[in-house]
Amino acid sequence: MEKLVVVDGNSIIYRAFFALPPLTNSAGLHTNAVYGFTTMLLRLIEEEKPTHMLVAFDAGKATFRHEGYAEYKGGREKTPPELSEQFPLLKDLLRAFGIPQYEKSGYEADDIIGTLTRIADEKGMRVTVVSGDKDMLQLASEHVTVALTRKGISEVERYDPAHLHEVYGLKPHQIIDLKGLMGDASDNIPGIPGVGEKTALKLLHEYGSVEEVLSQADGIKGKMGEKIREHAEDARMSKKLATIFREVPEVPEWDGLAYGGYDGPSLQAALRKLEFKSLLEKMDFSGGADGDGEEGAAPAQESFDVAVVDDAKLGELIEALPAVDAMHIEAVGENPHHADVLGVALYVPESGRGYYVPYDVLASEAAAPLRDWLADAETPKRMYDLHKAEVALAWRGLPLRGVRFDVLLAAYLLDPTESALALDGLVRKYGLPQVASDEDVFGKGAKFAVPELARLADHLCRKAQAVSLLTPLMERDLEEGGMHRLYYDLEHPLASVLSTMELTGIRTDGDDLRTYGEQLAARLTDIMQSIYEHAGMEFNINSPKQLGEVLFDKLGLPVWKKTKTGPSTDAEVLEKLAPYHEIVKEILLYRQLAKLQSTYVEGLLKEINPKTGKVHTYYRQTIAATGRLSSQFPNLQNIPIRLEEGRKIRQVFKPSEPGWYIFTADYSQIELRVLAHISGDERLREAFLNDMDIHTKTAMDVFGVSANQVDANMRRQAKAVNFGIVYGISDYGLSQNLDITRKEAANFIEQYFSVFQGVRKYMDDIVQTARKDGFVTTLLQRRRYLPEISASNFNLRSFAERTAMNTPIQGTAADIIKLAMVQMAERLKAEGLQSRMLLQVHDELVFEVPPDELETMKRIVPEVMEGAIQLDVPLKVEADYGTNWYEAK
DNA sequence: GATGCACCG
DNA sequence: CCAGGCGGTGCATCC
Repeated sequence: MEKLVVVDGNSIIYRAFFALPPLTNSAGLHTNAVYGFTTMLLRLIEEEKPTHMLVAFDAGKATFRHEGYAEYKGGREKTPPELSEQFPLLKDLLRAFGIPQYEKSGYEADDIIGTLTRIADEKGMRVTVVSGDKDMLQLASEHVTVALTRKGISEVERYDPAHLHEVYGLKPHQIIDLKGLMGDASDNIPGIPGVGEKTALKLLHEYGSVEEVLSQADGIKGKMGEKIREHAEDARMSKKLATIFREVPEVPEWDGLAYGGYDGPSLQAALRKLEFKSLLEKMDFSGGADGDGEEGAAPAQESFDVAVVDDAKLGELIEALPAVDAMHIEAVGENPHHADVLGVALYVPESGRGYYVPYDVLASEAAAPLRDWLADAETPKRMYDLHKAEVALAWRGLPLRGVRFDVLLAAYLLDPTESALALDGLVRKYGLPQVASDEDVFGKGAKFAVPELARLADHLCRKAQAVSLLTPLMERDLEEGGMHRLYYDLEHPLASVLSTMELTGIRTDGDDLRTYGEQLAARLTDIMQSIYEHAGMEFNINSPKQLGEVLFDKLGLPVWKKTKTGPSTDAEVLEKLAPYHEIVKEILLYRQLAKLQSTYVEGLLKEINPKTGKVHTYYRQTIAATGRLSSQFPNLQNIPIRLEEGRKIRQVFKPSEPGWYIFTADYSQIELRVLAHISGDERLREAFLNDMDIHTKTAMDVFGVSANQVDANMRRQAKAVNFGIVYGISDYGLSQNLDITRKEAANFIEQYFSVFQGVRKYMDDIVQTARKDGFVTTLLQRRRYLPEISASNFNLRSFAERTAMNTPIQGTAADIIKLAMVQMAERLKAEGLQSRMLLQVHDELVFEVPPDELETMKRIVPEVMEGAIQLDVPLKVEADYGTNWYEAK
C-alpha cells in the first residue's frame, strides 16, 4: 500500500534547533538542527517505510493570514541567525536524500500539508504528517495520522482520531475550537484571557465548539463567563487563525512525490560534508539503500550463516565453544520463574557463524560439555538479560556462570528512562545490522506463537550477534559516562545476588491466608449489605463510576474533585465526605478490606509455588528511573504495614526451616541522611551526627521552639516538609498534603530554607546542573537524563525540576542498599553462614536466620549495611526479628 | 488497553 | 494565568 510521509519542515527544524546542544562544523557553521533533522529522517524512513515523501516549508513573509490580523505571529522572536544559516544546509541535505521539497509564496507549510491531506482523504490514500505543532492535529482522519514530536525530536507520538480522542476527548475538527479558546502565545493568537488548555477542554467537552460556548455564554457564571462574553470576538478570530487552509492551488501531484529510498553514496557524501562523523559510523551503507523502493532505505539484514544444532552437529559446536563471543538464551514468558527456555543461540565472530541449540538438545546427554561451558565461571560470556536467564535455567538445574557483560543492564544504566531496551531498538540506536523485534517474530498477546525452527534459529542467532557487536560500544559508553565501576562492581554482581534471593523465595502459609480470607469475606458481606441499605439500592461498589452515581447523584453529596472521567471517589475525597453520610465510612472500610482480599489474600495464594510452598518474587533491575529495584509476581515491596488490619498479612511470611527466624534490618532516614551528605547542610549534618529525631529537630528549627515545645502536630507538619524536600518541594504539593493553604505552605518552605540554607543551595544548584548537562547523577554516578528541564511547558519543566531534586537522593539511597546487598551476600558466604537473604524493600533487607546465627546476624547485618559506604553523616540501621515477618517489626 | 484506586518506600 | 508532590505493582471495571 502506498504511503506518503509529509514533514513540516519549519516546525521540525525549529524543534531540532532548540532540542539539541549547539554543534558547529570546522567552518564554524551551526549544524545542530540539520543533524537533528537528519536523524529524524533516517528514523522516519526506517519506521514508516514511505513510498512517497515531501518536506514542506513556509515561504515568504506575508501569508494570507496577515490580511485579516496584522499581529499574527507578531510577538514571535526573530529566527536566530544560528538557525537561519542552517536552512540552505537542510535543503541541500534533502536533495542528497532525494526527498522532494515544496514551498509556495504566501502560504505556510501547514497549508500545503492541509491541502495534500485533503486530497489524500478524498482519494483514500494514507498519509503521515510529521510536525511539532499541535495545530496539525486538526488534520487527523481515517487516512491521515499526525505524528507529533515528543521529548526533543527523537520520538514521535502518533495521533489518529481515536488516539486524539483518548488524549483530549476531542474530534480533529475541534482542535481549532481549542485554539480559539485558549489561544497560542507563540503565534500571537489571543484566545480568551484566563482560559488555558484545561479550561478550554472543559468548555469544549460541555459545549462542543467556540460558537456554542459563545451562544451559551450568558449561562456561564463568574469571572469565566464575564471573560468569555468580553472576548467573544477574539475567540472567533482566534479560531479562524488556527484553521489550516486546505485549498492551496497547484500543490505537487502524488506521482511526483514517489520516494524510492536514498542513494547511499550521495547521502554519504552529504553527511561527510556536514561532518556528521558519528552518524556516518553508525550507518551501514553497504547493505541497504539500494533505491528500489521495496524495502525502504533502512539497512537491510545481511545474510547470516546459522546452524541448527542437533546431535550430529554438537561436536562441531563444542569444538567452536572457545571462540564463542556472545550468546542469547531465549526464555519466554514475563515471569522468569515460569518461563519456557526455548534454547541457546551462540555467536562465533571468527567464522561469522551462529549456532542455535534447542532446549531438548541442550538437555541431552551429549550436550554435557556445552552445559559445563555455561556453568564455568572462567569462560567469559556476553549476553542479554543475565538475570532472567539465570533464574529460568536454575529451575531446570542448569547453572549459568562466567557472564561478563549484560547488554540489557548496560543499556539501562546508559539511559534508565528508556523504555525500549529490547535488542531491536538497541541495534538501531547504535546503527548495527538489524534484528527483528520479538513482536514481529513471535506475535503478541493471544497471537503469540513460536515460529518454525529455521526462523527462530535465525532470529535468536542474530540476537547473539547483536550482543557481540553491542558489547564494545556500550562498554565505551559506560566508560565515557563514568559508570564503569557502577556496572562492574555493583549492578552486574547484584544480578546474581537477586537471582539467588528469588530462587530461595519466602515461605508463605497458604492455610493462614485462606483462614484470613474467610474472615475478610464474612466482614465484606456484612459491609456490602449495609452499604446497599444506606444507598437504597444494590450496585457494584468496586466501580468508581457506579459509586459516583450513588454518592453524587442519588445521595447528593458534594463533588470534591474530579478525575478526567468523572467525580473522584478516592480515599482523600471520601475522608472529606465522611461527615455528610454514614455510608462513606463504610465504603472506606469496604475498599480497605476488598484490597486486602483481592491483592493480598487471593493474589498471594495464586503465587505460592506448590512445590516449594514459597513465593518467589522477581526483582526487576532495569525498570525504575532512579535506580531502585521493583518487585513482581508477586510484588513483595508493597505488603501492608501502615494499618494494623493489613499488617496482619505479614504473619503469613515465615521462615522456611523449623525454629528459624525472620530477621529484618532497615536504614533509618536514609534519604535525609543522603541529603545531608550531598547538600553538606550544616544543621542537617549536625542533626544526624547527634542522632536526633529528625522530624522533631526540623520542627524545632522551623517553628523556632525547644524540643519539649514540639507537639505531635508540629512534628507531623515538619515530617511532611521533610518528605516534600526529598520529593522536590512545591508549595502546592505541601498544601495538599497538610490540608493548608498554599500561602501557609509557602511560608513553611521559606522558613525551612532559611534554616537549612545548604539544602536550598543544593536544590538551586542541582536544577542548574540538570539544565547545563541535561542529566543528574547519584553518588555512584548513576545517571538520569531530564530533557524536559528546559521545556517551555510549565508542567513538563516543573516535573523535570522536581525530578532533578529527587533523583540524586532516591537514587543514591538505592545505590547504597544495593552495595549493602552485594557485600552482605559476600559476607554470608565468607563466614559460611546458613542465613539467607530473602527480600529487599527499598530501605530494608529481610533474612531468614537459624537460631544459632541470630547473635552473629544482629552484629554483622547492621555492620555491613552501615558500612556499605562512607558518608559525611553516619548511616543508621535498626534490626529486629521474630517467628514471622509481622513480628519482626 | 486505559483508568481509577490502593498498597509500599 | 495554569498546573503540580518522588519512585513503583496489582486489581477491578469499562470500553
